[in-house]
Amino acid sequence: MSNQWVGDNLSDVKVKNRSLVLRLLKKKGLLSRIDLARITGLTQPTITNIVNDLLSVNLLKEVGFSDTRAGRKPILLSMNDQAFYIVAIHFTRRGFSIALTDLGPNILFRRDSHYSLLENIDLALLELQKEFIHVLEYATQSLSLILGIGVSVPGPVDAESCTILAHPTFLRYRNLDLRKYLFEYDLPIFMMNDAHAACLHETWSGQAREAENMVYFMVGEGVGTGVLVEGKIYEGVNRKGGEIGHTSINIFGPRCVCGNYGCLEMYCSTYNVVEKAREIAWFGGNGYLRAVLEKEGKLEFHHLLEGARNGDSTSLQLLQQLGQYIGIGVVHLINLYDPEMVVIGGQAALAQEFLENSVKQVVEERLLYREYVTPQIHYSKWGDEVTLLGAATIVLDHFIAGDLGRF
Amino acid sequence: MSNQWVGDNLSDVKVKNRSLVLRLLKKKGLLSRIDLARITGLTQPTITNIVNDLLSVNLLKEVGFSDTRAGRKPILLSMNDQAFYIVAIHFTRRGFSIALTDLGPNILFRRDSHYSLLENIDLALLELQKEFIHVLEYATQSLSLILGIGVSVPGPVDAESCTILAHPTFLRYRNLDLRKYLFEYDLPIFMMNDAHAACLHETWSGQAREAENMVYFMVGEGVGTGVLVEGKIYEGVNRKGGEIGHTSINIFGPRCVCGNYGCLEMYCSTYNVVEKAREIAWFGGNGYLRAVLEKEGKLEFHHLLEGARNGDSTSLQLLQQLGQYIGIGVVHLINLYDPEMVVIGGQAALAQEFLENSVKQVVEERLLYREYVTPQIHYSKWGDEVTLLGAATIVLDHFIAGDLGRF
DNA sequence: GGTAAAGTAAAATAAAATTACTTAAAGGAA
DNA sequence: TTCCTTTAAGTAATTTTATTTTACTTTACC
Repeated sequence: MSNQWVGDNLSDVKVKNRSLVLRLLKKKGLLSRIDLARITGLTQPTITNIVNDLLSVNLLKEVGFSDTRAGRKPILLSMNDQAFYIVAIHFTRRGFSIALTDLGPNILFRRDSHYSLLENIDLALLELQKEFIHVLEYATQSLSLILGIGVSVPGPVDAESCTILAHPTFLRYRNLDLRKYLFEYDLPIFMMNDAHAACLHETWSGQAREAENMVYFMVGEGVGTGVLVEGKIYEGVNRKGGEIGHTSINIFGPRCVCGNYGCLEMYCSTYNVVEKAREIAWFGGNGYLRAVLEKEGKLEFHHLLEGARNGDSTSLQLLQQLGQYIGIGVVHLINLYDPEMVVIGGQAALAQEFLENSVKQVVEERLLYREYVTPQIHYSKWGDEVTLLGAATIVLDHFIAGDLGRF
Repeated sequence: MSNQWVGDNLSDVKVKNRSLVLRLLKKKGLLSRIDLARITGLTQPTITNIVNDLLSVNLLKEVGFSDTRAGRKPILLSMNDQAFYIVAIHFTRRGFSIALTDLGPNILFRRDSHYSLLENIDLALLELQKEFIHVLEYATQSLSLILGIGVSVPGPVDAESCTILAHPTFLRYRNLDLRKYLFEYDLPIFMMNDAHAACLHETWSGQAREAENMVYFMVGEGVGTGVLVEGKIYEGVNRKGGEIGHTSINIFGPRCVCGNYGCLEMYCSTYNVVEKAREIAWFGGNGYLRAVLEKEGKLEFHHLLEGARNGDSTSLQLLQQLGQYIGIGVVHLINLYDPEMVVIGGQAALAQEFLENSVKQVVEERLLYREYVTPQIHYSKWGDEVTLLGAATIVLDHFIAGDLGRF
């Protein structure tokens, strides 16, 4: 949290304008100097100066010309994604991934591990340290070009102390300080809850590129949200906001592990539909799901997807019901945050074709201000990689904001 | 919504720094030049310049000296609340108020009307126009010092077109353009939902002065919230956010007028407790409430308060139950927004002594991240005037931000 | 060659920072 | 009490720096 009482000076203006130009080029792609001048309201000479500076540090490149009716053709500029590198780390409930990315972010090199092979979190983190070294070795030619380490975690973090406060897979552990394992080269570490990180990635590289105010609704085994307010992720004072999964939608319902009753997450998660599917498979006779369970010895979310694709009505119904609960979540999010758009992500987004109608219907019937506007509802096109890319995007976001002092 | 793609220049810096100094002096009260320099990180000469400029337009005043151990005594500065005036208008469910205020904001002159005297909204607005002229006549010596008109409404507004989109008392009416009635002197008009306006006032002049991130939970006949994010009210893209009153806390409950089921507002409002009280009074035998109902011919929220003060256990129980529902709302707000503090306002705040324990207990039991931090819960000390003062504060906020081009 | 548009060089402008100074008060010594 | 030293606030003049203004060059279509 930057201090709100600090005044501006001229170099702040410089950094902000450079940041603005970079942000524009990253978000909108190819633009000429004159485009930049027109969009920003800055004068052409100023833009020329800024562009020259950024070209000289290799952050921009000139890539051909634009077609115009008459006059000199504008030189198109684009951000040079290869100018710097980022280390991205993503913890899931089952393992972690670590990668080297460029500013795309595109993954250049990646290593994955699974906790199942490991006895406890200490071993997992030692493993992480090893893989981190591998990544650094891969990048050995360009270590000074690594901007920092971005980490996304499915749980609460303390970004200031680089600490994972709690992790759903290692419930007994508290306050894991990552600096102990990632101290090489003194790279800055940025951490975020994975839903927030995925949201950030969706706004830089996904369907929400145009949005300055949006809500990302991640529905997987758990539920999480990321909220973008005026182009910035709103995490809350202690970075523990956006927990719509633990608001009651049924105060007379069963108690949730969090202490609250009938939390949204208890109804609206892939964990919940899969549990229901298992129940039906066991007790519900001879359907498709029973067959899967008997053949595979287990039942997972992708089986429901396959079932729905093969016309199994139980699978379809379960996904539609999930859609209704997602719809309720979406209604709440819109009533609360009034965003430009909602992006639904996580495993549930893979089932878009089966649940989008249910979502839409619930929203159309229950949204408070539906007579004025209903925000668009998009489904993330990013698969599992979104949280790893999100981790990289945390660093990208700081870089482009000028926080890393690189321009 | 200001355009996020516009670049900064030097005069922006000037306005921002002047704005910062004014904001500091308004929020923190008395400060010396050296204090300002230290807090803002600006140099002493820069602060001197800014202060001189603001003194010369009469926006600041020097008010005595500060006590220090040694050396020259710092001259204490303070904002001059009498430098400009504001017209504040507040619509309630039952009438409207219009006032002239200074920058305190303190009410200098006030007129009130009740819809009950009027047949429809057109007549009410003609009445408003008349009262507006009265206010202008009162301010006739200093018309050029009026910064603008702030309007707070218990319902959705379109601030850009100065339109009340809907009003709970005039349900048939839509899209009331206030410019038709307030065109004299071409004063700028700023509108907001009343909960947001009250929140703003609480952050400028109430218990949330120190907070940059807070949630104001207004519980009256309806429920509304105002959310402050990094010192700015977050209203959402269409200024229709913060509607926690219309999130379901019981999706299997009865349908709400909004289309949703079991909305928080159906449980957590003074309207709801009073209804319950009426039911008990009618059907529940011979208690205190029955006596009130028979004697007064009606039963209102203040009767419950009086009942509780006089030791009536039914009144007390009802208020405690309201406290539990408020607690649920507070849990949701904290889980969602992770604020520094929650301020509870509206009629319910008057019952603080009877419901605060219930609120606290629910929060302590159900909050997701209670093991890390629990934000403080405050109760508004402002009475009914908060929304009228809030209306003035909308203009004050724009003024201090430098939006009105007055410095 | 005329014209339209992109892009740049040099001077002007405006804001804050730096430097060196003045003003003011507290506290101790004569 | 008076004078002197120390501490700190506040300011004037100058410098620095980022943008703007103005005038110019470059480029390409017609």
